[in-house]
Amino acid sequence: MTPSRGPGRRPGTPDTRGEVLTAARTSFADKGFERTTIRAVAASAGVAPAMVHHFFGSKEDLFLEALAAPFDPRVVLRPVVEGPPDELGLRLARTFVTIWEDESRREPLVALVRGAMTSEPVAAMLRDGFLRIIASVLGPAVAGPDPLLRLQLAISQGLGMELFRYVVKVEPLASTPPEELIQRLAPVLQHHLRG
Amino acid sequence: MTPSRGPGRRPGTPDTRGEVLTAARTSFADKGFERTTIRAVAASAGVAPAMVHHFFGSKEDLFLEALAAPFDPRVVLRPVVEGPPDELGLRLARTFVTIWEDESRREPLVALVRGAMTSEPVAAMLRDGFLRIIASVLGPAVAGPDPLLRLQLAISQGLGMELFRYVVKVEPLASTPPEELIQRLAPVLQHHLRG
DNA sequence: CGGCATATTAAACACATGGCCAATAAGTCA
DNA sequence: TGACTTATTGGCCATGTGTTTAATATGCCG
Repeated sequence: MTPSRGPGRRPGTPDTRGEVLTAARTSFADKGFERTTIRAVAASAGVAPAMVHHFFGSKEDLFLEALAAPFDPRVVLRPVVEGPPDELGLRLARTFVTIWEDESRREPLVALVRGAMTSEPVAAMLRDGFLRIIASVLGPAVAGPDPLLRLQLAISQGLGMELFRYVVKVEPLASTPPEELIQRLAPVLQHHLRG
Repeated sequence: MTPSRGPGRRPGTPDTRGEVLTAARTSFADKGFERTTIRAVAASAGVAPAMVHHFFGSKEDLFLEALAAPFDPRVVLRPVVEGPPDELGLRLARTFVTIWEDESRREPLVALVRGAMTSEPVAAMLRDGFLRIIASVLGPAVAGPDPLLRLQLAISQGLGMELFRYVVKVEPLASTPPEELIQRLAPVLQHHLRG
């Protein structure tokens, strides 16, 4: 077992804060907000629970920081908007799926979307933060009336798919290669956004 | 305040078990599994917390019973399968949205889908129970290769939309009339299932 | 009526949780 | 070196949780 050091600062300059954050990110993505305990996060990072409160104020603050910036939608979505409108769905599908295939970005995303299902504050984050920004960037590229509604339907398709894939883990969806998902998603997104 | 009766059986023949179940269903749909407390359910039903364990064994048993049978997919989906294949998407969209508009059936559905995001056992219920049955009924009506994948994509679109609508509550989706949702959903489902 | 099963309660139990505090060790800088 | 800041710990607290137990009141059946 670990020799269980007593109190006092550790020798060297370990990035304890970062390790706590990483452990938290994994746990939040894995078990959701409620079932993630500060004790478990601390244990997984190999430190005392009080460290979490030392570096971050509360569990909610930890959560916010763990979710912060899986990517900047404004940057990622720019190339999606700039391009031939009749391939908007394809570009969005490809960008979307690619991001979700990157594990380091998937974890905060799973944590965010899953958290939104459980906690109203997190739902508000998704609704008034993330979706709002996405709408402002992608909105102008949407054709026809009710652009917001169209956008939300498109995104709900994408998120629903990823939820099924990575949270519910239903087969064969969970094992389908990304490229095929892109091909299946593209026409649907295209129809929602410009049909 | 209520006169706070002491212990002992109540006069009359009140359906306490049913009231507890109803309260539980609402709370599970409203706050999810973790944030639903037995005490709150009991209070909402106007009885002592111990009643919950008297009638149902544990919190998990309560949850399972609260989720049981919002409807029988085999019955509901039969008319969807029987009909012109080029309107399969429309019939499925209409049936799907209609069920979700009925509050008494929506509650257990929200609880189920939301629970699947948090708890693996519930995810298994959704995956190996619900989706399995749906696949067995709807499967034969799907055209082309990978019928299961097609079905899962279609359902993920539907559930994603309802999650956005009733859990995240994002506008304007949350306030869009059902009939419009049906019209927007229909072609997408049709494409997934028979495109 | 008498006796048993059932409903119902208050109280308590064991435990986990988030948060906080005081003490201690290590680094930093004059 | 010495003063000060920062990291790190064990231990504590108040709270809330699911669950159990013993006691009590009501209904039901012979």
